[in-house]
Amino acid sequence: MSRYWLLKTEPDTFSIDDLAAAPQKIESWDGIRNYQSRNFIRDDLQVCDECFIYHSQCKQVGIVGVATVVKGAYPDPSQFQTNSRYFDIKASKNNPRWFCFDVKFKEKFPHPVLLQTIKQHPLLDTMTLIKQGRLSVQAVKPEEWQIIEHMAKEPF
DNA sequence: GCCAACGTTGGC
DNA sequence: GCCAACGTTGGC
Repeated sequence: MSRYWLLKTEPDTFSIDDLAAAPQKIESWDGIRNYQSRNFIRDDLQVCDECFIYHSQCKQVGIVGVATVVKGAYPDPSQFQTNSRYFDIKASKNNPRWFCFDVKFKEKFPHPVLLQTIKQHPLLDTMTLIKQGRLSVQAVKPEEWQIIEHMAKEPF
């Protein structure tokens, strides 16, 4: 059974439109440098899992669409690149510290499900997104997923 | 751009 | 292994 995730991104750096415009609509989700997120990627995330794409640090903060995992965890190449902002001197090829994965664009919602709307929903205010601010890859419960997908397709 | 929250680092 | 200092995230 596939799982559900939420992936944060800053649209000024990489937005859902960038993902939709990528070759084959596939992009490597790299640069995750948080141990809890790393463990999710390495241990739990699998091909065919579905991911909400969340835009942070922008005018319209919220969930903007869906991507599908097309390749599971593999060592994040940027940890070995000395010129990368994600370079990690303590990582080695034999013992990689950070992992990435590949996602494919699935859909962009007709309108985003805004953070403020999520906060107001009695069944969503316990989401990891609300409870634990600083987690760039996080699990979404099936019931939370259903509610948000439904909200994304309702008219205002 | 401010600043609160919280994850990470490192001295002891 | 505690915990203060530090750095980063991310909403506003």
